[in-house]
Amino acid sequence: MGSTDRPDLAAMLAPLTRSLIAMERPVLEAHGLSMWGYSVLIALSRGPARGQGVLAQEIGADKTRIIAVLDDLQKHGLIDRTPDPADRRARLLELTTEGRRIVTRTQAEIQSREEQQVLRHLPPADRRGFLSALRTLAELPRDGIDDNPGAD
Amino acid sequence: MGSTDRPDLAAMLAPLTRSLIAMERPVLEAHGLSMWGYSVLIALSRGPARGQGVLAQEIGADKTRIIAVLDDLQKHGLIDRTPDPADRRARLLELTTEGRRIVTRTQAEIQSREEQQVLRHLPPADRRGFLSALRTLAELPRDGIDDNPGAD
DNA sequence: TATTGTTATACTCTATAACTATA
DNA sequence: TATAGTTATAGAGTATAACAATA
Repeated sequence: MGSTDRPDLAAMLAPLTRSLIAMERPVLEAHGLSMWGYSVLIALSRGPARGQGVLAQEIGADKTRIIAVLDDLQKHGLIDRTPDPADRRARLLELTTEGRRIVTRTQAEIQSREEQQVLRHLPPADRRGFLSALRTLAELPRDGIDDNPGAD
Repeated sequence: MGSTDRPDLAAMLAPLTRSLIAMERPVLEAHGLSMWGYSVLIALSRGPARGQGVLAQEIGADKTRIIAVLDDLQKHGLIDRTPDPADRRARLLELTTEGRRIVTRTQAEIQSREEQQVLRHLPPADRRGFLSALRTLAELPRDGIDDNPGAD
């Protein structure tokens, strides 16, 4: 149980993730996007959000952290931010046509690079298995990982 | 190529990695280790390092960043830091017996948690495939990912 | 009174550059 | 002059807490 013949998951994932993010950066910059901005656009590409807090939580950010991001995205015409008629404290957030275009193109470019520079190194069979397993793990509720059911 | 029907790698890996790290934290704290301290011990468990710069590069850190970490590890008797006789500017770094004990136990505990809380959610077949693929990707030279061979 | 969004402040982490000693 | 290690400073990123508007 827990033999030391393989590196820890985090020890492998952290550097890999850093490299992936470094790989994304030039693509994002080419489209005038920050990492959080891209994250927001991706979330909104799956549908509008009612409330900034909801959106923030969805992408694992703090409510205060995304405000400047939203300001910027709105200023560049990539998102619409309108007061919710039902609750005028909240803002309805959705992509503009331009925003949808940008996020679609950016994501295609990023995934293309990922496939050509990273996934290429996996045999096709392993590749699909890896992506499938990764999706499973990525969709785990964070509670299930962060909590310590068998802590002590 | 680059169809948008799957999330980006980094988008899946980043939150997962954060959760993993959050999971590690209490284990590390229980052994009085920081994340970088643990990283150093893991690296040294694969053999002594001749020079702090070498060690830093090996774990993806800056030379200046690990100094305080090494100070702390040495203070707690987990590593030996002796001037290299061949080049007295450099320091020879290696685990003490106590250091080896700590890192072994800590890693066993961490991997046990990873398996019970994360890998558990993968069918055994997928699990081995995932770990194998992850090792492959983690061992890729960062140059191969960070660089942009087909940049434009 | 509670909640959404906002702003301002403080704290952590990281990177950059200057300094000491050996080569 | 160049390099290993160290130290000090500044910068980016993040979290915490107070504030205004609406419910």
